[in-house]
Amino acid sequence: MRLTSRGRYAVSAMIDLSINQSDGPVTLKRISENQSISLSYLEQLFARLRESDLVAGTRGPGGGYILARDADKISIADIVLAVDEPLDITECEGKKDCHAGKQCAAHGLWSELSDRLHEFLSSIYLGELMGDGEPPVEVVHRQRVEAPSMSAEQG
Amino acid sequence: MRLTSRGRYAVSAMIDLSINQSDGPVTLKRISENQSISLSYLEQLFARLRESDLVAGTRGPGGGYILARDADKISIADIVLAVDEPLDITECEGKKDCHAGKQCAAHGLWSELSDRLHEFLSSIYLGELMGDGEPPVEVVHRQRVEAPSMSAEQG
DNA sequence: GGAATTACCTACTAAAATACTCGGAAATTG
DNA sequence: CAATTTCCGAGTATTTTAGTAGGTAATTCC
Repeated sequence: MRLTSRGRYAVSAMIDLSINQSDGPVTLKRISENQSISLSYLEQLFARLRESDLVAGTRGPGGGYILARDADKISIADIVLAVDEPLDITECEGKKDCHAGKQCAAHGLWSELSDRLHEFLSSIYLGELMGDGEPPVEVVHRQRVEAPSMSAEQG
Repeated sequence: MRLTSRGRYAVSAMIDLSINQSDGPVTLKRISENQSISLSYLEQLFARLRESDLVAGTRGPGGGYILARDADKISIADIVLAVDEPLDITECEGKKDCHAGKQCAAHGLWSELSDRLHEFLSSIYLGELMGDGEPPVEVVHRQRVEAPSMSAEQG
């Protein structure tokens, strides 16, 4: 899981959409002007958001985009993953050139961290950010991470 | 705060260093081989990690890098920020072209989210990941986010 | 039906970041 | 002195990002 400026644009656009959709569908042109993102680039982002069923578009005058489901059901992780494909470059998964050992432990620990980040961003919902909904989970407990056992499969 | 593959490389390298430094200083050549990162690229990453006082290098045979302080005192945010400069592209901060209004609210909400991510990654320590230390803070409470008040300065 | 609007789609391009290459100099060890 | 390893700066190939261009399809309003 990574978080680049593209993910930022997508999250900002979704926040903008969430704020403005009370007036009905929001045009990309409007979001483009609000957020200073080029229209065509927004189109590309929304193509992915649509594929992931986060938004729905209607054509024609008065058309635009609305959230495909309630803002309380759309997590930040949903948005980021929709536009920013995972690209988990843990070279060693399944490959033989990563000898089971300390370097594999490093990879295992990275993916442990990556999982925790994903869990964190999955726990923050758009609606919660807008302040118009209850936080769905009250507390995320910090958990002690066990070092992964160093079996050969672990890499 | 963003998290790109460069941050991933840096974190992986630091994990590798943390695992291996019990034998004394770890050479970049070794990390390079372990993590499949080019030596020169690692040098560039470690130049930044050194500037941020996260690692210390010693030259000559038997030299290499060690952590500059205890692994329990180095957070993931420390590492990521050292190599991946913030680049907070909230266009509107201080600029007049972001009229106080809904679009500014979107920016405010983004930076709220960004702060939360930073807080999260600041709460995870290298030592904790390795499993050789106590988590320094037991629980990070999820907090309800208040929508920022929409004053003109808010953008 | 026709014009306007808006999503939707594909290909191309400029700019930026990423990851790497090269060729060294400086310190340290033996 | 030779080997090792950090330290340093310039340059480059690749990839990603962000934007441009030129459409087609659906819908609304006149």
